Order: sequence, then C-alpha cells, then structure tokens
Amino acid sequence: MSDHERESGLTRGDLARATGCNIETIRYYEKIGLLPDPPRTDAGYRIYSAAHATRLRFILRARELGFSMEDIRGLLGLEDGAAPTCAEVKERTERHLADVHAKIADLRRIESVLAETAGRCSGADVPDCPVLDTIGSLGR
Amino acid sequence: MSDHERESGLTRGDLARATGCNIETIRYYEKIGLLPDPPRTDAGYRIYSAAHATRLRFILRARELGFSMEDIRGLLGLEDGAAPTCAEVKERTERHLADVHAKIADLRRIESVLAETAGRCSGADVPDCPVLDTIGSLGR
DNA sequence: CTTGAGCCTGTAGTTGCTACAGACCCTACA
DNA sequence: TGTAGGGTCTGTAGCAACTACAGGCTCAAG
Repeated sequence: MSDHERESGLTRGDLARATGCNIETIRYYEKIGLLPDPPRTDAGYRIYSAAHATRLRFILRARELGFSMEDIRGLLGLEDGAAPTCAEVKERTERHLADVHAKIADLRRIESVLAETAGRCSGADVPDCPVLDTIGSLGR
Repeated sequence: MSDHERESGLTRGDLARATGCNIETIRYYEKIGLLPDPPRTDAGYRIYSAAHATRLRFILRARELGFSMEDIRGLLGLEDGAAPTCAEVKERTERHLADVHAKIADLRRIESVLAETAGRCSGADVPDCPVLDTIGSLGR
C-alpha cells in the first residue's frame, strides 16, 4: 500500500479498532448494504474514511439500542433512498419502544415466576423441587 | 395405521395440536435429544404417549420462561443421566434469574433513552431529528 | 379405488453475525 | 535482497433454535 493510499484512509483493521466492531462484521455490513462499498487500493484493500467510521458507529449504537436491521436501514435512509424525516424516525422509534415495553413486561412476568418458585426451593439434595413442579415436570 | 396402533398413542400431528408446538419442532427436539425417540408403527410413523406430551409441555414452558436449551437439558436430567436435585435446579434457576435481571436492566436503559429522545422529536416533516442526533448521525 | 390429508426423510433457509482456509500483499529487519 | 510476520483478500461453513420445503409413502373415507 502506497504512502498516499495509506495516509488518506483506514484499513478494515483500523476501522475495526476505531469502532470496536468485529473485523468480519464490517465486511458483513458491506455485503448487506448497510455500509457503502469503500474505494480500494490497487491491491484490492478497502480504504475507509472518517465518514465510514461515523456511519459504522451509528449502526453499532442503533444496534445497542435494540433497533432491528430493518429499522437501521430505515434510519439510514436506505429504504427509499432519501434521508428519513423526523416524523418517520419518531414513528419507528415509538414502534420500537413499544416492543421494548412488551419485552420488559414479558421478562418481569418471567422474573416473578422464577423468583417466587426459586424462593420456595428447599435447596436440598432431593429430587422434589418447586421449580420443576411449576414448569410441570410430572411426566419426567 | 391399525386401530390398535392408533388407540395406543398420538401421531406427531396429534402431539403438535395437543401442545401447540410446531410439528417440525417436535422432530427437531427429538434430533437434539430433548425428546426420546418414540416407538414407531410398522410403516414408520411415530407413536407418542401422554408422557411424551407432558415432557414436551415441560420443554415448551421452560422455553417460555426463557431457559436456554442447555438449562432445559439440565432440568430434564439429560446432562448426567440422573434427575437433578432441588439444589441443582435452584442454582440453575437463580443463575437464569440473574440473566433476566440483567436483560431487564438493559432494556430499561434503552427504554429511557428512546423515550427521552422520541419525546423531543418535533414529528415534523424535516430531516433534523433528536433521535438521529442521539444515535450519532453526523456522518450520514 | 381413488382422493386428499398426513406422515416420512433429508436438506435448505432464516438472522446476525463469526470463524475459518488458502491465497495474496506489505512492512520491517538482517 | 531475502524472508518472516503480520495484515488483508475471497468464498464458504458454522452457530442457535428453529421453520419450511421437496419428493415419496401411507392411511382413512367415500
């Protein structure tokens, strides 16, 4: 790689280190169209710019917030080609928020069942167990 | 299938209907060893008993409670061959409970970020958006 | 005796990555 | 100049936990 090429950008490894993203994931995001195909050196090495890094960080952060790939695509304006409006983003966010609410509610129900039954466990070295009873282990 | 054979058990479809389980999932659970290989008719049809149904319901319920396949294997006594003791089940349950707690905490953090930023959205037909700012969309 | 449903097998697809193998390429050091 | 070591390239296979076929049998009802 020439000095010129190297000066002007990041290798895939550089980008991975700069964002904390797995190096293979970068290639994957390129493949599914979340990251644009970067320019290449003569030898075929990808060269990323600061803009690529910012975009990748955006994707990673959206993922951390639990947005689906489809949502992220929408947030990036990859669905209709145009940057989404605040109204569109708000709607998507609120739909996602509803999902998150539902997941929390699910987990809380699970939590209370588990806590209650585990609380009734004797913790003894016997096969008799309130947790197994609750799950319905009669037919084991 | 003879009357004798039919009388004495359930077909795979029967079992699926009786438990609400997807019919292919039954075969999958058999393949990975969660369900024992059932006896067969002369034509090779699986014949399930009430015990199979109870066991499958146990698996499905444990899955609903978020137990991993590995946990379920343990709860069923498939790891060391012996039925687990109450102490073992309690420990597994409490580990799982800790996971559930952590997941709830994660989701709550996500929830508060999403709710706060969506709350600041104008909802207007403009590209400027607090959600995108929060995710970090400067480089789009 | 036929028709349509149900079952059998093996295999491929799903989502979102992650991890190779085998081939290049690039830099640094002797 | 040679070479050792890293890095990168491609395509492909693997993961969990299913789900969905295709193509062939079998069964029950009319």
